[in-house]
Amino acid sequence: MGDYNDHVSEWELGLPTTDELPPLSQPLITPELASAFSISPEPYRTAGDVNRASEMTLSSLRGQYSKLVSNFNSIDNSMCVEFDVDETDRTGTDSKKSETMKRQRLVWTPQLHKRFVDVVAHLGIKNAVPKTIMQLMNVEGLTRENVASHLQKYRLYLKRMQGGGGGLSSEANDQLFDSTPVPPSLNESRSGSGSGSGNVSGHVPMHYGAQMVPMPMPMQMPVFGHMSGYPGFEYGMMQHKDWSGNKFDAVNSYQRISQCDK
DNA sequence: TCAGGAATAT
DNA sequence: CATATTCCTG
Repeated sequence: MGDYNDHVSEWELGLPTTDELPPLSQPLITPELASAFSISPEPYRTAGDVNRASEMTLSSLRGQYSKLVSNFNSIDNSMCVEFDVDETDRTGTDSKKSETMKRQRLVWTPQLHKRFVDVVAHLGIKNAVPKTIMQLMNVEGLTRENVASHLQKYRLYLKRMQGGGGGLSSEANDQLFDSTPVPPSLNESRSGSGSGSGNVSGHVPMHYGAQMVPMPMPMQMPVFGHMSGYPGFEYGMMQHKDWSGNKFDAVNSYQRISQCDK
């Protein structure tokens, strides 16, 4: 374990130095070129973002969920987080926000929530804890606290669905539904080169135990008398036009849901 | 010390 | 209501 650092410095020997590389804030291709080929620009990243990303990468590398991470990454990527518009500040032009910077109120868009639910479904109840969820969601700018808060609400929602005073409490089976408990001992066994691993079949092993409903989703639920079924999580039928079958147009379709950060 | 989770606060 | 923040616990 201790030799990680040794290896790291070893790798670093062959790498270009920081001043040999173009700054991350600069696009690698000209805007003209980009538009000519319909390439959407990469979202800007601050030094902090980069650091966070590399930390996550490192922690992923040293085991635990290497597999899951790669699965999710390959499915769809480059998600951004959307914040409430406000904040007159902007603290400095760039670089170090000297921390103490106030995080803005995160908005859980249907896309974000979708990711969230997917991840939670993949980890068992056991493993669905804020930190892990956050890492697997792999959303830029998302904090553990964000996830924790959302998770709390989500669990509340789930509870109301099952036991809650609702109508159909056909439970009885709580068989700790869990699909992929994160390979107990699948640690630093990164088989060398293969970054794409065996993940051939695109099927995401999502199983929800019995009547474990992930979310109300669009489906029409018995609407008697008054509208809406469960208050709280009406995602899925929200305003948003997109998110039906996108995510494969790669270059073109990925639209910035927001300005990640500036 | 960190992280999870319920209780609060905004 | 939706999110954030605090507080307690392991």
